[in-house]
Amino acid sequence: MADVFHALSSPVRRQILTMLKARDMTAGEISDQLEVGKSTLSGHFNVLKAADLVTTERSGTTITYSLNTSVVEEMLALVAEVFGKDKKGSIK
Amino acid sequence: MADVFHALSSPVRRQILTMLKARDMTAGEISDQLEVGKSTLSGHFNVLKAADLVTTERSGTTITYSLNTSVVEEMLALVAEVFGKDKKGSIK
DNA sequence: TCCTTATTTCGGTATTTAGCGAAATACAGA
DNA sequence: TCTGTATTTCGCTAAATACCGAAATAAGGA
Repeated sequence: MADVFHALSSPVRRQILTMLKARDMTAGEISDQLEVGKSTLSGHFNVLKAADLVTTERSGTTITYSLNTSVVEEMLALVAEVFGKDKKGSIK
Repeated sequence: MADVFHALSSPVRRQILTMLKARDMTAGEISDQLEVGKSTLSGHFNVLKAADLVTTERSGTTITYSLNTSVVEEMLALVAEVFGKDKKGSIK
């Protein structure tokens, strides 16, 4: 399915992917670094999961998110290269 | 700017890009092949132009749209390759 | 200038999305 | 079983988006 584009169209979601590029993180850890409510974030996670961009693993009460493939990184890199924008750490 | 993703997130807009991949087309020609009003289509054109994915050239009363770079094709191909989906002609 | 064709802009409605806080669910440990 | 922590689901509102038809704009030709 091609809602990969939709998933990538949100700055918040791209930020999440960028964070996960560095290391796997729990929902709580991600939440700590973003200025958005946890319930809102949960919605973003659903979109990313629907697009198959991330995987989850529950360990006790925490859920750890990981990039599903390195492809995400490649895509972001390709687009960055091609279209200029997006300085290193931050996205949009 | 990274609203390239936003531009690509619409099936209609991806369809337009696919059509332009084959050849340059006027707004009217594109309109003839899509089940969407001309005014609606005009809005999509604006999004594509804002994302710098297409260029326009006016010739008399008609306006011809072209893909801005072959990069669009590459991006679509990459994503198609990576994420399975999208049979040849049609873009869902 | 007037008429016709091509395209866009405008005003409107309906659907989708993002966001919130509160309540619900899922676990683990005492 | 009860409690605490982590995360999601559930209404809800506000903003963005898609869509339409009608009116406006742009250009060429009679």
